[in-house]
Amino acid sequence: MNEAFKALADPTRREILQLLRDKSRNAGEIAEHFNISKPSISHHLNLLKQAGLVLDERQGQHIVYSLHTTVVEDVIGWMFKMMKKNDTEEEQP
Amino acid sequence: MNEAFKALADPTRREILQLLRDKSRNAGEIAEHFNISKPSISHHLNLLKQAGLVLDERQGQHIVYSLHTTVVEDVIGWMFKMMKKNDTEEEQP
DNA sequence: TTAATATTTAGATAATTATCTAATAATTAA
DNA sequence: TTAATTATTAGATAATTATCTAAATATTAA
Repeated sequence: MNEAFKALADPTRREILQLLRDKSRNAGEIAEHFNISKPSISHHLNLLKQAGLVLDERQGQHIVYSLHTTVVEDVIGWMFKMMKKNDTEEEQP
Repeated sequence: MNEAFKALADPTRREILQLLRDKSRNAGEIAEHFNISKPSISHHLNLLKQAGLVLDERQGQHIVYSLHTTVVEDVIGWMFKMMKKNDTEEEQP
């Protein structure tokens, strides 16, 4: 999960994830949304992939990226634990 | 919220947050849990504070750090949006 | 097979960050 | 006020990361 947290630390990568929330897109379409070179976007996509936050699939000439939410659930789980008081006993209703 | 994501990217800082989940602790107590110099821990605590993830309060010679969960809620909100399909219409029951 | 298109990989560089030691500041007790 | 304790700030350095251009790879079309 460390890789996921690291991946989420970059604003460009978070924006990529938001783009993919609408629909899956190929690398070129993603790159178009940024004033950053294609190799740099490719690098970000690779980090997101390593972190398990996106999936990639070749479709002919294109490589289509899509959101993969399993790890996001793990991160949310970590966050929720952070919010809850660490009570050993259950609270009385 | 960018600062919060950046703060959460470091494993030492996440461990500090987990320590504070049990109870508030002063800087020295926090530093004891790590094989890292006190100034470095102080630096991490400062980043967590800047990110709004912890609060600090002087109590005599000590400075006591505690968890501040408001920003954690924001991050969780962002994550949840990431998980939900971006439907314009509500789903039919 | 050659050319065109889409994407990644390689290698370099600049910016950021984590860490250290030494010095400073704030509080308390003698 | 001086000494002891706690914690931070300053300044330096090493490691990591984001970015770029140029080159390589993979696919499709001519």
